[in-house]
Amino acid sequence: MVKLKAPSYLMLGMVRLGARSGYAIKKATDRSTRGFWPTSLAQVYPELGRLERAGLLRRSEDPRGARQRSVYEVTEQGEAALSNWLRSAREAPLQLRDEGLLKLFFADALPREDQLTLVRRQRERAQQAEQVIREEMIPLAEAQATTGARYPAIAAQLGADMYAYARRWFERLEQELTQAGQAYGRDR
Amino acid sequence: MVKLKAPSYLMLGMVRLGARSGYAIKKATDRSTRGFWPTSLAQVYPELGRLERAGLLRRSEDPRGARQRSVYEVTEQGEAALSNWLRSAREAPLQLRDEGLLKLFFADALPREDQLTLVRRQRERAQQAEQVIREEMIPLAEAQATTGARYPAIAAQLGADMYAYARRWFERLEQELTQAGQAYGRDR
DNA sequence: GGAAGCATGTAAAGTGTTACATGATTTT
DNA sequence: AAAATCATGTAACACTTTACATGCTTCC
Repeated sequence: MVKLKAPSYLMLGMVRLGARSGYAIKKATDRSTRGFWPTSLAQVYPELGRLERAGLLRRSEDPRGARQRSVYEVTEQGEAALSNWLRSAREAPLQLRDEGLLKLFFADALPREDQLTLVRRQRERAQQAEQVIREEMIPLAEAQATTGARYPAIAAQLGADMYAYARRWFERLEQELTQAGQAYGRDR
Repeated sequence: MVKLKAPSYLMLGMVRLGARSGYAIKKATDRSTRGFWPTSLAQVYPELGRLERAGLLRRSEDPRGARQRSVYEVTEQGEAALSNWLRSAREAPLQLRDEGLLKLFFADALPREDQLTLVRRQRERAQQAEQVIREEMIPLAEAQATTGARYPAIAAQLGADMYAYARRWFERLEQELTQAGQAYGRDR
């Protein structure tokens, strides 16, 4: 019995959504789950092998000309495993690392002017992240929605909305810093 | 010249805020930056050594009875390094891994009833995360604000507000799923 | 007297990314 | 003809966590 973790289910789920080769899976994650679960080719190929040996994926050769190509489909066992995972209440704790937030946390060490610059930069980052999701991910996810998979678009929308909220939050903080001006900062 | 990364500045910043021993730094991060930059003791001690050798921290022995204890303070060089980092526009890209969102992304594989359960669980997780920040982190951060460090409280507030927003977002999705009921799901 | 907390550190294991290595096919 | 994309895989490296190891001090 192999031990399955989130990346295993990511492969299973992606194959199920129609990304049949390792290369296609990597491309699909770059266009969809990258923001909350990135992956690299060096993870994809060994994991596909493991899942095949475990009987959760079935492999077949489907060359394109002289170029070899392995395509996968989810077996009944694989479907069951994915289903059980989706239904289970156990989840690895969310992990987040954001150097920008860390800087914000320590911003008291800066004079007020530089604090403002820092906050503005964080606002811009949130704005850009939102834009990438809206321009690159949502259109693709909505196209997918017409073929029956609604949740990729829902997840993308959640991401865009979260970044939009963060952007507004930083805007508000920017205003407060500008107005309350002289009251704060190292050089008050 | 040593290479400094975000964890280095975390140590520097924490010592600056008054966490003078390795143990105290670890405790402080658990109570403040854990949500956006966690750390472990196995990182803290070697990094403190590096920073001392690089001249950014000054170490002194301050035993408590027979128990040894090294306490640190930030040197002028350390202050400058922290300042430069805070002012620099380069940040490591935000990294996020959330198994819950990954499940949401693949939720089309479930019957509608189980989709609802999944969404409800994510709502509860967001709710709990918000509660932990409000109960455990904000009070401490606000106490700190009275001693001049305002940003720890700002960062904590941002975290709480983000989770509150996510909670409301999941609530809305729950309602939509309940109402639009029979239209969606594997078993439509 | 025992449990919880203070205090420091190392070793092993796990997880993941980047770089290397190779080559075919399609698009410009 | 060159560039981009498709396609597969491995090796080396980086970063982090968990477990191990030890022992003092304070609170109940």
